[in-house]
Amino acid sequence: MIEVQKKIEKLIIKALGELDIEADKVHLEHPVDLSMGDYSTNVAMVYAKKLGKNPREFAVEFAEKIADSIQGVEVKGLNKQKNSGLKSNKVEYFFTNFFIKKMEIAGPGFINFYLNESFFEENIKDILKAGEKYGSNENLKGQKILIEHSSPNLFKEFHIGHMVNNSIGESISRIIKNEGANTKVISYPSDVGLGIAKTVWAILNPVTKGGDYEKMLDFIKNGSVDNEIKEKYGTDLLQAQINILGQCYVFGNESYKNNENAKKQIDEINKKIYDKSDKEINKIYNEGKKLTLEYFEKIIARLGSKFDDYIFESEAGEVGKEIVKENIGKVFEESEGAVIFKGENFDENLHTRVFLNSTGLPTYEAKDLGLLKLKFDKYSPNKSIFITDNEQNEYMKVMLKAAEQINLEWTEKTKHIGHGRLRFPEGRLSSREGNVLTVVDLLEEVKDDVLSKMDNFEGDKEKTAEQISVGAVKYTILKSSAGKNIIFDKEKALALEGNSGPYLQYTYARAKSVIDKAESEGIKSSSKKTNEEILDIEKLLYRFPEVVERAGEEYEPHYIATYLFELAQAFNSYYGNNKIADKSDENAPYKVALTEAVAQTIKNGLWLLGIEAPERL
RNA sequence: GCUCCCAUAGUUCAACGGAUAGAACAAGAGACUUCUAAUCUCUAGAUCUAGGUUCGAUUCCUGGUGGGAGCACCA
Repeated sequence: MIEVQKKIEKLIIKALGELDIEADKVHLEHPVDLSMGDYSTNVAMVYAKKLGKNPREFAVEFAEKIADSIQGVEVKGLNKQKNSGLKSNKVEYFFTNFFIKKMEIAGPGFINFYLNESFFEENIKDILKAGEKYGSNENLKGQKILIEHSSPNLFKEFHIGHMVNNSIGESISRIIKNEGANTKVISYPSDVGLGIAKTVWAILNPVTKGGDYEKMLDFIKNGSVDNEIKEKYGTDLLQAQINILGQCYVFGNESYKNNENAKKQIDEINKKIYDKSDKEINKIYNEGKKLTLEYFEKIIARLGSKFDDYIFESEAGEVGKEIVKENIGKVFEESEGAVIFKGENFDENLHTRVFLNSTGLPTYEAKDLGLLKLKFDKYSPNKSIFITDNEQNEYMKVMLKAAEQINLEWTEKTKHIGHGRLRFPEGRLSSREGNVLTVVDLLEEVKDDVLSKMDNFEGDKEKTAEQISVGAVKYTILKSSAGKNIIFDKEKALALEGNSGPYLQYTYARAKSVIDKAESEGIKSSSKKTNEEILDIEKLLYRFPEVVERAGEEYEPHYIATYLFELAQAFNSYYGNNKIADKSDENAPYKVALTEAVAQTIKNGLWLLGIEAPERL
């Protein structure tokens, strides 16, 4: 594909040279509208002005130069035919025995190139040969890339905001891996801080006495589960315990706001969690941490992610605190008992932030500095990427500006990606009030919907329903550009029809089913093209690697989502209007090969999005 | 108040400075004894506003309006 592009570029540059225009790069693009050819260039319009000519007229003149130079190429049997449509406002050149089949001048002065059938034939062959590797590249070969995402707040539930982070983070990780990089994917769990102190306080001061509630808290306090409780909840025990911790957080949070005494105790607990001085608190804390981390891993696994390592906030805090202390007077200054960084002194758009609070504890900003250092000390990556929601964009700029003063390497190699947030039509998603939609609740709800459509399904219904539900939610997140907020209407956004994850999965399963049919009919797939017509499917298939590349350059998985949907639409339309596995059709072998190529491409694309492709649904 | 982000059909989203601004949902009309109808085919509808740069602007720049986020000891 790249070769073809290079060849066209060369033709254009040569023709420009004949007009005494020096150019080493020309703009070549795929027209969005598939009927306008495979490659298109705007050079005629760009240079027309410099020559003081009418763009359209110059395009005609310029195309003639290209056509002449093609004629000059030593190709056996090459034949040029010019066709000026008097009515259509189009000038066309046809070539035979050349990799370009047709060249035309269209619109305000575009020159469009249509590729020869053999190109498409080769492409199908390449896709089937590459298999799972189709779409991969070596752009980042030899690079060690560290990616951090999905950092949970331990002791709290995993709400759908985290799902956005996870979906984008997982997809970007896969895209980077697909570029040949040696990736390390880590998470940065928040295991210290006021939120956790609030929860721990509520465990020590339960809102209600007795019942399951207290028995489950017992588990956290003593590390052993009451047998009765164990039996009652079975495999849902962990979930039930997490729910209780969630309630504890809400109660602790309320108390912190409304009860002076509780506030004092919670602040005290917060300090003790940092300095590990209280045995009872340590015990509760350690159990809670273990429990919530286990829960986090379980959900993450359900979503198809796995982390190579963790760096905990508590570790980063200690390191960060030292960094800040060492740089007081140089980077940081003391003010009102706290240690601050005056961002505005370095960049007028930045502001002041506190790095160590007046009790000497590291704030989020100091912890992030520590995290940076730990990342580079532990992994020495060529590049370190971390993904958070965009509420932190401004904050990150200040933190990174401070980091830049300390170690330039950290910031030069660090890239922060801020993604949009999920918003309900009514307003923001709240995590403070406790009535948030958790990932598990959402998935279960979607799954019920999915299962209701699977009455006639044969096979592992549960597993497939899970794959579809996760795919539906992930696709909703990934189909739009990552930086912008997403208005999340549960009913509409999670539709299983139209531009959705299940649509792609369905298309894949359908293609597989056609392939099965062909096999049982004894049709052997062949990439030998038997007719001249070029289908939209073919025009789309070869663009996949370029789309993947662009998604990687811009850290934008949605390009892949959009592409897959277009490809699936093209295939479904073809499927609806043509019989593919028809023994009596001489074109059947090629049609089957085409179907195989579509299936493979969709599967590879879905993998890059972190979505599974069930063989049947 | 200051800083940053955003504004496209009724709704949710696309569109590497290009061609007739694409989809999906919702609405209406059709298509399953056939390779999976979670599908396909057809029908209507949009670039917040005022300028500027450009052969060409949804895209870049400036002002305005509207929304979101951040701005000292939360994460």
